[in-house]
Amino acid sequence: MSLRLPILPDPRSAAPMTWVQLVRTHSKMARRIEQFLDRRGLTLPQWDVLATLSVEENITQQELAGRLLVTKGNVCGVLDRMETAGLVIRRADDDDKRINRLALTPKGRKLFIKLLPDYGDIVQHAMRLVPKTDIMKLFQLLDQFEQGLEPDTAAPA
Amino acid sequence: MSLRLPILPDPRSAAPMTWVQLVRTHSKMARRIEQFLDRRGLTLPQWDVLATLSVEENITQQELAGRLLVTKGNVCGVLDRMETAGLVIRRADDDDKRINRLALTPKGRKLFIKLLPDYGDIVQHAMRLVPKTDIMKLFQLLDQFEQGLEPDTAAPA
DNA sequence: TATTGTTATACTCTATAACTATA
DNA sequence: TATAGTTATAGAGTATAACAATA
Repeated sequence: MSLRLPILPDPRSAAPMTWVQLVRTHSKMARRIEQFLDRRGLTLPQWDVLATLSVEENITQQELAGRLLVTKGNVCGVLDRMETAGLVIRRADDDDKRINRLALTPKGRKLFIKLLPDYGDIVQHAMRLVPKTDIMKLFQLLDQFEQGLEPDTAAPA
Repeated sequence: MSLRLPILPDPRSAAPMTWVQLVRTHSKMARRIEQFLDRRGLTLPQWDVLATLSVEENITQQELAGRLLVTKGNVCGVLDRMETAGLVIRRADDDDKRINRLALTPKGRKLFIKLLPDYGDIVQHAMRLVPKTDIMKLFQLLDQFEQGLEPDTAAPA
Protein backbone atom coordinates (compact mmCIF):
# COMPACT_ATOMS: atom_id res chain seq x y z
CA MET A 1 0.00 0.00 0.00
CA SER A 2 2.37 2.68 1.11
CA LEU A 3 5.09 3.54 -1.32
CA ARG A 4 8.39 2.76 0.39
CA LEU A 5 10.85 4.73 -1.64
CA PRO A 6 14.46 3.62 -1.67
CA ILE A 7 16.74 6.12 -0.02
CA LEU A 8 17.72 8.51 -2.77
CA PRO A 9 21.05 10.18 -2.08
CA ASP A 10 20.23 13.02 -4.45
CA PRO A 11 20.28 16.09 -2.22
CA ARG A 12 18.07 18.06 -4.61
CA SER A 13 15.21 15.67 -4.06
CA ALA A 14 15.82 14.97 -0.39
CA ALA A 15 13.93 18.02 0.86
CA PRO A 16 10.84 17.57 -1.35
CA MET A 17 10.76 13.87 -0.59
CA THR A 18 10.90 14.58 3.11
CA TRP A 19 8.12 17.13 2.81
CA VAL A 20 5.93 14.64 0.96
CA GLN A 21 6.58 12.15 3.74
CA LEU A 22 5.62 14.77 6.30
CA VAL A 23 2.34 15.34 4.45
CA ARG A 24 1.63 11.61 4.34
CA THR A 25 2.30 11.22 8.04
CA HIS A 26 0.30 14.29 8.92
CA SER A 27 -2.67 13.19 6.81
CA LYS A 28 -2.90 9.77 8.38
CA MET A 29 -2.42 11.00 11.91
CA ALA A 30 -4.83 13.88 11.47
CA ARG A 31 -7.49 11.50 10.12
CA ARG A 32 -7.04 9.30 13.16
CA ILE A 33 -7.39 12.19 15.56
CA GLU A 34 -10.34 13.57 13.63
CA GLN A 35 -12.12 10.26 14.10
CA PHE A 36 -11.39 10.39 17.80
CA LEU A 37 -12.66 13.97 18.06
CA ASP A 38 -15.66 13.38 15.84
CA ARG A 39 -17.04 10.82 18.27
CA ARG A 40 -16.88 13.59 20.88
CA GLY A 41 -18.54 16.16 18.62
CA LEU A 42 -15.39 18.17 17.97
CA THR A 43 -13.41 19.13 14.90
CA LEU A 44 -9.66 19.57 14.71
CA PRO A 45 -9.80 23.39 14.54
CA GLN A 46 -12.13 23.37 17.54
CA TRP A 47 -9.70 21.16 19.43
CA ASP A 48 -6.97 23.66 18.59
CA VAL A 49 -9.11 26.40 20.09
CA LEU A 50 -9.59 24.39 23.28
CA ALA A 51 -5.87 23.67 23.48
CA THR A 52 -4.93 27.29 22.86
CA LEU A 53 -7.38 28.74 25.37
CA SER A 54 -6.44 26.15 27.98
CA VAL A 55 -2.96 27.69 28.00
CA GLU A 56 -3.69 31.33 27.20
CA GLU A 57 -6.96 32.63 28.54
CA ASN A 58 -8.38 36.08 27.73
CA ILE A 59 -6.75 36.50 24.37
CA THR A 60 -8.68 38.34 21.65
CA GLN A 61 -10.20 36.79 18.57
CA GLN A 62 -7.55 38.42 16.44
CA GLU A 63 -4.84 36.91 18.61
CA LEU A 64 -6.49 33.51 18.43
CA ALA A 65 -6.61 33.82 14.66
CA GLY A 66 -2.89 34.55 14.71
CA ARG A 67 -2.18 31.47 16.84
CA LEU A 68 -4.18 29.24 14.54
CA LEU A 69 -2.84 30.82 11.36
CA VAL A 70 -6.28 31.66 9.99
CA THR A 71 -8.27 34.82 9.33
CA LYS A 72 -10.42 36.62 11.86
CA GLY A 73 -13.53 35.92 9.80
CA ASN A 74 -12.77 32.24 9.94
CA VAL A 75 -12.15 32.16 13.67
CA CYS A 76 -15.40 34.07 14.16
CA GLY A 77 -17.38 31.23 12.61
CA VAL A 78 -15.56 28.55 14.55
CA LEU A 79 -16.21 30.44 17.78
CA ASP A 80 -19.89 30.80 16.88
CA ARG A 81 -20.22 27.04 16.70
CA MET A 82 -18.25 26.51 19.90
CA GLU A 83 -20.22 29.13 21.78
CA THR A 84 -23.44 27.46 20.67
CA ALA A 85 -22.02 24.20 22.00
CA GLY A 86 -21.29 25.95 25.30
CA LEU A 87 -17.54 25.42 25.14
CA VAL A 88 -16.25 29.00 25.02
CA ILE A 89 -17.43 32.46 26.00
CA ARG A 90 -16.77 35.88 24.54
CA ARG A 91 -16.51 38.60 27.15
CA ALA A 92 -16.38 42.25 26.07
CA ASP A 93 -13.21 43.98 27.20
CA ASP A 94 -13.74 46.61 29.89
CA ASP A 95 -11.50 49.24 28.35
CA ASP A 96 -11.69 48.65 24.62
CA LYS A 97 -15.20 47.75 23.63
CA ARG A 98 -14.14 46.57 20.20
CA ILE A 99 -12.37 43.62 21.77
CA ASN A 100 -13.69 40.27 22.91
CA ARG A 101 -11.75 38.38 25.55
CA LEU A 102 -12.05 34.62 25.05
CA ALA A 103 -12.26 31.95 27.70
CA LEU A 104 -13.25 28.33 28.07
CA THR A 105 -16.47 27.63 29.92
CA PRO A 106 -16.27 25.10 32.75
CA LYS A 107 -17.81 22.64 30.29
CA GLY A 108 -15.14 23.42 27.72
CA ARG A 109 -12.31 23.10 30.19
CA LYS A 110 -13.71 19.89 31.61
CA LEU A 111 -14.02 18.40 28.15
CA PHE A 112 -10.47 19.31 27.23
CA ILE A 113 -9.04 17.91 30.45
CA LYS A 114 -11.07 14.75 30.00
CA LEU A 115 -9.88 14.14 26.44
CA LEU A 116 -6.26 15.19 26.82
CA PRO A 117 -4.95 11.89 28.26
CA ASP A 118 -6.65 9.86 25.52
CA TYR A 119 -5.26 12.26 22.96
CA GLY A 120 -1.79 11.74 24.40
CA ASP A 121 -2.23 7.97 24.34
CA ILE A 122 -3.21 8.03 20.68
CA VAL A 123 -0.14 10.04 19.79
CA GLN A 124 2.20 7.96 21.90
CA HIS A 125 0.83 4.76 20.43
CA ALA A 126 1.16 6.08 16.90
CA MET A 127 4.78 7.01 17.53
CA ARG A 128 5.72 3.77 19.25
CA LEU A 129 8.03 2.76 16.36
CA VAL A 130 10.08 5.93 16.72
CA PRO A 131 12.85 5.26 19.26
CA LYS A 132 12.32 7.28 22.42
CA THR A 133 15.63 9.05 22.06
CA ASP A 134 14.73 10.04 18.52
CA ILE A 135 11.45 11.70 19.42
CA MET A 136 13.21 14.76 20.75
CA LYS A 137 15.41 14.72 17.67
CA LEU A 138 12.27 14.73 15.54
CA PHE A 139 10.93 17.65 17.54
CA GLN A 140 14.16 19.55 17.03
CA LEU A 141 14.25 18.96 13.28
CA LEU A 142 10.62 20.01 12.87
CA ASP A 143 11.35 23.11 14.91
CA GLN A 144 14.26 23.99 12.64
CA PHE A 145 12.05 23.40 9.64
CA GLU A 146 9.41 25.73 11.08
CA GLN A 147 11.96 28.44 11.79
CA GLY A 148 12.67 28.59 8.08
CA LEU A 149 9.01 29.44 7.56
CA GLU A 150 8.68 32.58 9.62
CA PRO A 151 6.42 35.06 7.82
CA ASP A 152 9.11 37.69 7.35
CA THR A 153 11.29 35.19 5.54
CA ALA A 154 11.81 35.87 1.86
CA ALA A 155 10.66 32.88 -0.15
CA PRO A 156 11.23 31.94 -3.77
CA ALA A 157 8.41 32.00 -6.35
CA MET B 1 5.20 35.20 17.98
CA SER B 2 5.93 31.49 17.90
CA LEU B 3 5.95 29.76 21.23
CA ARG B 4 9.43 28.30 21.72
CA LEU B 5 8.90 25.74 24.40
CA PRO B 6 11.82 24.73 26.53
CA ILE B 7 12.88 21.13 26.00
CA LEU B 8 10.78 19.15 28.40
CA PRO B 9 12.44 15.89 29.40
CA ASP B 10 9.13 14.32 30.41
CA PRO B 11 8.76 11.34 28.06
CA ARG B 12 4.97 11.29 28.48
CA SER B 13 4.68 14.69 26.86
CA ALA B 14 7.46 14.31 24.31
CA ALA B 15 5.32 12.53 21.73
CA PRO B 16 2.31 14.89 21.92
CA MET B 17 4.61 17.90 21.92
CA THR B 18 6.35 16.59 18.82
CA TRP B 19 3.04 15.96 17.11
CA VAL B 20 1.91 19.50 17.85
CA GLN B 21 5.14 20.76 16.36
CA LEU B 22 4.53 18.63 13.29
CA VAL B 23 1.09 20.19 12.92
CA ARG B 24 2.50 23.69 13.24
CA THR B 25 5.17 23.02 10.65
CA HIS B 26 2.72 21.36 8.32
CA SER B 27 0.21 24.20 8.61
CA LYS B 28 2.69 26.91 7.79
CA MET B 29 4.31 25.01 4.95
CA ALA B 30 0.98 23.93 3.49
CA ARG B 31 -0.25 27.54 3.53
CA ARG B 32 2.85 28.62 1.69
CA ILE B 33 2.42 25.96 -0.97
CA GLU B 34 -1.29 26.69 -1.24
CA GLN B 35 -0.48 30.29 -2.02
CA PHE B 36 1.97 29.17 -4.67
CA LEU B 37 -0.58 26.79 -6.20
CA ASP B 38 -3.46 29.23 -5.92
CA ARG B 39 -1.68 31.65 -8.21
CA ARG B 40 -1.61 28.81 -10.75
CA GLY B 41 -5.27 27.92 -10.26
CA LEU B 42 -4.60 24.72 -8.34
CA THR B 43 -5.51 23.40 -4.92
CA LEU B 44 -3.38 21.11 -2.79
CA PRO B 45 -5.51 18.01 -3.40
CA GLN B 46 -5.39 18.74 -7.12
CA TRP B 47 -1.61 19.00 -6.94
CA ASP B 48 -1.57 15.64 -5.20
CA VAL B 49 -3.56 14.20 -8.09
CA LEU B 50 -1.08 15.60 -10.59
CA ALA B 51 1.85 14.23 -8.60
CA THR B 52 0.25 10.81 -8.21
CA LEU B 53 -0.71 10.45 -11.87
CA SER B 54 2.67 11.69 -13.01
CA VAL B 55 4.18 8.60 -11.41
CA GLU B 56 1.38 6.06 -11.80
CA GLU B 57 -0.69 6.45 -14.92
CA ASN B 58 -3.83 4.42 -15.66
CA ILE B 59 -4.83 3.78 -12.09
CA THR B 60 -8.54 3.72 -11.25
CA GLN B 61 -10.44 6.33 -9.29
CA GLN B 62 -10.74 3.92 -6.41
CA GLU B 63 -6.98 3.41 -6.40
CA LEU B 64 -6.41 7.14 -6.56
CA ALA B 65 -8.74 7.59 -3.60
CA GLY B 66 -6.65 5.05 -1.72
CA ARG B 67 -3.43 6.88 -2.52
CA LEU B 68 -4.85 10.18 -1.35
CA LEU B 69 -6.55 8.68 1.70
CA VAL B 70 -9.99 10.00 0.77
CA THR B 71 -13.30 8.51 -0.35
CA LYS B 72 -14.24 7.71 -3.91
CA GLY B 73 -17.04 10.26 -3.80
CA ASN B 74 -14.57 12.90 -2.84
CA VAL B 75 -12.06 12.03 -5.55
CA CYS B 76 -14.88 12.03 -8.06
CA GLY B 77 -15.60 15.69 -7.38
CA VAL B 78 -11.95 16.68 -7.48
CA LEU B 79 -11.56 14.89 -10.82
CA ASP B 80 -14.66 16.65 -12.16
CA ARG B 81 -13.02 20.00 -11.52
CA MET B 82 -9.70 18.90 -12.96
CA GLU B 83 -11.30 17.40 -16.04
CA THR B 84 -13.17 20.65 -16.62
CA ALA B 85 -9.84 22.43 -16.35
CA GLY B 86 -8.43 20.03 -18.94
CA LEU B 87 -5.78 18.55 -16.67
CA VAL B 88 -6.86 14.90 -16.50
CA ILE B 89 -8.88 12.47 -18.56
CA ARG B 90 -11.00 9.49 -17.64
CA ARG B 91 -10.80 6.62 -20.10
CA ALA B 92 -13.18 3.68 -19.78
CA ASP B 93 -11.37 0.39 -19.30
CA ASP B 94 -11.59 -1.97 -22.27
CA ASP B 95 -12.35 -5.09 -20.27
CA ASP B 96 -14.23 -3.87 -17.23
CA LYS B 97 -16.59 -1.11 -18.20
CA ARG B 98 -17.19 -0.10 -14.60
CA ILE B 99 -13.64 1.17 -14.34
CA ASN B 100 -12.14 4.49 -15.38
CA ARG B 101 -8.45 4.62 -16.13
CA LEU B 102 -6.97 7.99 -15.22
CA ALA B 103 -4.28 9.91 -17.03
CA LEU B 104 -2.87 13.39 -17.23
CA THR B 105 -3.61 15.34 -20.37
CA PRO B 106 -0.61 16.89 -22.13
CA LYS B 107 -1.70 20.15 -20.54
CA GLY B 108 -1.79 18.56 -17.09
CA ARG B 109 1.58 16.93 -17.51
CA LYS B 110 3.13 20.10 -18.88
CA LEU B 111 1.76 22.09 -15.96
CA PHE B 112 3.13 19.63 -13.43
CA ILE B 113 6.57 19.53 -15.04
CA LYS B 114 6.61 23.30 -15.22
CA LEU B 115 5.74 23.78 -11.56
CA LEU B 116 7.79 20.96 -10.07
CA PRO B 117 11.15 22.80 -9.95
CA ASP B 118 9.58 25.84 -8.28
CA TYR B 119 7.83 23.55 -5.86
CA GLY B 120 11.17 21.92 -5.06
CA ASP B 121 12.81 25.30 -4.58
CA ILE B 122 10.13 26.39 -2.14
CA VAL B 123 10.59 23.26 -0.08
CA GLN B 124 14.37 23.41 -0.17
CA HIS B 125 14.35 27.05 0.84
CA ALA B 126 11.93 26.39 3.67
CA MET B 127 14.15 23.61 4.99
CA ARG B 128 17.40 25.52 4.66
CA LEU B 129 17.87 25.66 8.45
CA VAL B 130 17.76 21.89 8.73
CA PRO B 131 21.29 20.56 8.29
CA LYS B 132 21.62 18.61 5.04
CA THR B 133 22.67 15.46 6.83
CA ASP B 134 19.63 15.71 9.06
CA ILE B 135 17.11 15.89 6.24
CA MET B 136 17.38 12.17 5.58
CA LYS B 137 17.15 11.59 9.33
CA LEU B 138 13.94 13.60 9.36
CA PHE B 139 12.62 11.51 6.49
CA GLN B 140 13.47 8.34 8.34
CA LEU B 141 11.79 9.42 11.56
CA LEU B 142 8.65 10.51 9.74
CA ASP B 143 8.61 7.19 7.93
CA GLN B 144 8.82 5.33 11.24
CA PHE B 145 6.03 7.50 12.57
CA GLU B 146 3.89 6.67 9.57
CA GLN B 147 4.53 2.95 9.91
CA GLY B 148 2.89 3.11 13.31
CA LEU B 149 -0.23 4.39 11.58
CA GLU B 150 -0.95 1.59 9.15
CA PRO B 151 -4.71 1.01 8.95
CA ASP B 152 -4.54 -2.50 10.40
CA THR B 153 -2.84 -1.21 13.51
CA ALA B 154 -4.88 -1.41 16.66
CA ALA B 155 -5.16 2.03 18.20
CA PRO B 156 -6.26 3.13 21.65
CA ALA B 157 -9.52 5.04 22.21
C1' DT C 1 -8.48 57.03 10.08
C1' DA C 2 -7.42 52.60 11.94
C1' DT C 3 -8.86 48.43 14.33
C1' DT C 4 -11.99 44.61 16.11
C1' DG C 5 -15.31 41.85 15.20
C1' DT C 6 -19.39 40.48 12.26
C1' DT C 7 -21.68 39.20 8.23
C1' DA C 8 -22.29 37.87 3.38
C1' DT C 9 -20.59 35.28 -0.28
C1' DA C 10 -18.37 31.73 -2.52
C1' DC C 11 -15.63 27.71 -3.10
C1' DT C 12 -13.25 23.45 -1.91
C1' DC C 13 -12.85 19.65 0.71
C1' DT C 14 -14.80 16.00 3.17
C1' DA C 15 -18.06 12.21 4.40
C1' DT C 16 -22.26 9.37 4.00
C1' DA C 17 -25.60 7.23 1.54
C1' DA C 18 -28.47 6.18 -2.26
C1' DC C 19 -28.25 5.27 -7.07
C1' DT C 20 -26.72 3.29 -11.85
C1' DA C 21 -24.21 0.33 -14.60
C1' DT C 22 -21.43 -3.49 -14.90
C1' DA C 23 -19.33 -7.85 -13.37
C1' DT D 1 -24.39 -10.08 -4.93
C1' DA D 2 -20.50 -7.27 -5.23
C1' DT D 3 -17.89 -3.46 -7.22
C1' DA D 4 -16.80 1.19 -9.69
C1' DG D 5 -18.29 5.32 -10.27
C1' DT D 6 -21.84 9.06 -9.83
C1' DT D 7 -24.87 12.05 -7.60
C1' DA D 8 -27.29 14.26 -3.77
C1' DT D 9 -26.89 16.07 0.60
C1' DA D 10 -24.80 18.10 4.34
C1' DG D 11 -21.39 20.36 7.03
C1' DA D 12 -16.96 22.47 8.17
C1' DG D 13 -13.21 25.13 6.97
C1' DT D 14 -11.19 28.68 4.36
C1' DA D 15 -10.70 33.31 2.17
C1' DT D 16 -12.17 37.92 0.65
C1' DA D 17 -14.60 41.90 1.10
C1' DA D 18 -17.96 44.99 2.85
C1' DC D 19 -19.92 46.58 7.10
C1' DA D 20 -20.72 48.32 12.09
C1' DA D 21 -18.98 49.87 16.32
C1' DT D 22 -15.33 51.70 18.70
C1' DA D 23 -10.85 53.83 19.34
